[in-house]
Amino acid sequence: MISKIISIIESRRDTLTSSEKKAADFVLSNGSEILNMTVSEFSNSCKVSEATIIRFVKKLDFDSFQDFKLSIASDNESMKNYEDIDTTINREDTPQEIIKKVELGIIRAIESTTTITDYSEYVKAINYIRSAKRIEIYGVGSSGAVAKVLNYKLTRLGFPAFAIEDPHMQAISAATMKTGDLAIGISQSGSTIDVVDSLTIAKKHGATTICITDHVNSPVTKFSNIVLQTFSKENPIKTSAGRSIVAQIYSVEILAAILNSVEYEKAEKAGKETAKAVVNKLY
Amino acid sequence: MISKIISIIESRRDTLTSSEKKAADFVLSNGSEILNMTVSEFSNSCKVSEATIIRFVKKLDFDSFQDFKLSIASDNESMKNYEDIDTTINREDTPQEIIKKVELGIIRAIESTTTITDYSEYVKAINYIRSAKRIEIYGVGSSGAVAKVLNYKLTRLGFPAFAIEDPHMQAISAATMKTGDLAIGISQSGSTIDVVDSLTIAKKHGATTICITDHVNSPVTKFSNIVLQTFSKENPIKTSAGRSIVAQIYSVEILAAILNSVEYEKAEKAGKETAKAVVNKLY
DNA sequence: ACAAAAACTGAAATTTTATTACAAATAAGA
DNA sequence: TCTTATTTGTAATAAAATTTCAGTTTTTGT
Repeated sequence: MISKIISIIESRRDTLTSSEKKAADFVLSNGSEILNMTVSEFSNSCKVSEATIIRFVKKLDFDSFQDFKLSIASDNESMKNYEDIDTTINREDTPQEIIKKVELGIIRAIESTTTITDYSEYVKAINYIRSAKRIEIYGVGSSGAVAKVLNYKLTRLGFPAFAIEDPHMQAISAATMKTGDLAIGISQSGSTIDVVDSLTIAKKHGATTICITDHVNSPVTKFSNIVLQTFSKENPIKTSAGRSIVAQIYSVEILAAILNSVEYEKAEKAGKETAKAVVNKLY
Repeated sequence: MISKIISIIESRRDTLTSSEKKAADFVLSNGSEILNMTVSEFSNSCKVSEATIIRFVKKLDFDSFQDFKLSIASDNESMKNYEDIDTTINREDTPQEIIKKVELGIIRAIESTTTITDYSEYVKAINYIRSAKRIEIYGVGSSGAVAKVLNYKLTRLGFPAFAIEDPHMQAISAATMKTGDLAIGISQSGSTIDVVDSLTIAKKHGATTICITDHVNSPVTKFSNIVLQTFSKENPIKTSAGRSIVAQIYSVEILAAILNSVEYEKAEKAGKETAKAVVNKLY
């Protein structure tokens, strides 16, 4: 089981100032020792001011320093084994070890995403999807694949969604959006120029905008009415974005599941019809 | 459920004075609600003085009221018992419940896939990928998205892979394959006509074939030299293929991770070059 | 039954701890 | 380079926990 506080810190890391990061690092390396510390002891240990500590815990969305400590206490036990298992893949790992590490990495990404998930943002997103006249989904690279998955799911649920991977087509299509339309941008980094630009254009033309991203403080969030944050942490497999793809698909899956629940009749009907449509495409 | 604190109170019950017992009873019946109370709120709730509360917690051997609260908090950890939870999503589920069920469903799919994973098939697959002159990946529908992810990953690792989603292009391209080439078919059901046909054509022309599928006894496995099986179970969200997509991506991720390990220099080099290539596509 | 001692209790004072206000310092733009 | 915004720590303030102490109740021995 993952420690809640670690994923919260990881997910907010880029919103922290440099002295707040000192506090964050102290938490990550000293964990539960904070439980028997006061604000000023904590601040002395990190060589920052007391005010910084307070600002730090407030930035992580805790009501108070006590609240912060209670949260650490409640996942105290889990914290220990979190540090034990390293999912970094080394050259000398056997295939079995690699598979175990990939598995653990993915599970952690999922659990961390749950931890940082803001239910209300999903509920808001769902309402926009339900009422949208037209839904466009923008993504390039690996996020393009996620865009397609969302496209697939929304279509099977009976919603008028289209994924666009070509940046030119994104921009062109975004320019034709109107009030009541919905643009969904998917970008792991949140800094993909094409997706940010397309979303900006869509918003300028009156569309509501949603983004699915790891980085809550990235350019893409500035032009998004709703931010669905997935888990972000440096990836041990540097050349691939594995974990975050799974987290993004998880996010898509959540949207589909809630939609399926709140639009049950519609989804049921669309599901049957779309299933019938592909039945002769199977052996 | 708080448990530790309950047994402490029970064991000390007869040492408590009558007003301390009021405090004890409040703890027993209101449990973790105390977590967001101050000493004086707690004392008001029990109709005793603040001093009594302090004496009460000290009598239970806690260093301080905060210490007492931290103990309740760590006790309070709602031990989520995975096995017991049914992931079937019902109409009346709240968004929070839905998210939890989706999460659990995905984690189970991942864990189950690990269980049925045949390491040696992956090792064989890796060797074919390493030596292939040309790699084509076939998938339609949601498996098309998975095909794109595999395409993305292999390319970033420096392997000549191309995903083809259009069934006509798949067939045409498959017909041009030669010995030493590799065709990878992705089909959740294993019965997708287009993918099965494309793989058959590729094999007939001398290519080695790999499939990623949930169903080990499906048509697609008959024309595959290697079968990478992912988890299959009836999906609670009937209209979407959520779980199996994640399992398939997991499978793709395993391939990428092992490849990254066995072809370290090549992957490192390709990773750097491809990262450089996209750097000016980010803000 | 009745003192006297012991134990208990709560209001208020004190101490400790957390939070805020503000001004200095640093960084970022124009 | 100057201006503006952000970050940061110090000091003041607020809040919360703890202790003190005087008054009250209970217990115990006669």
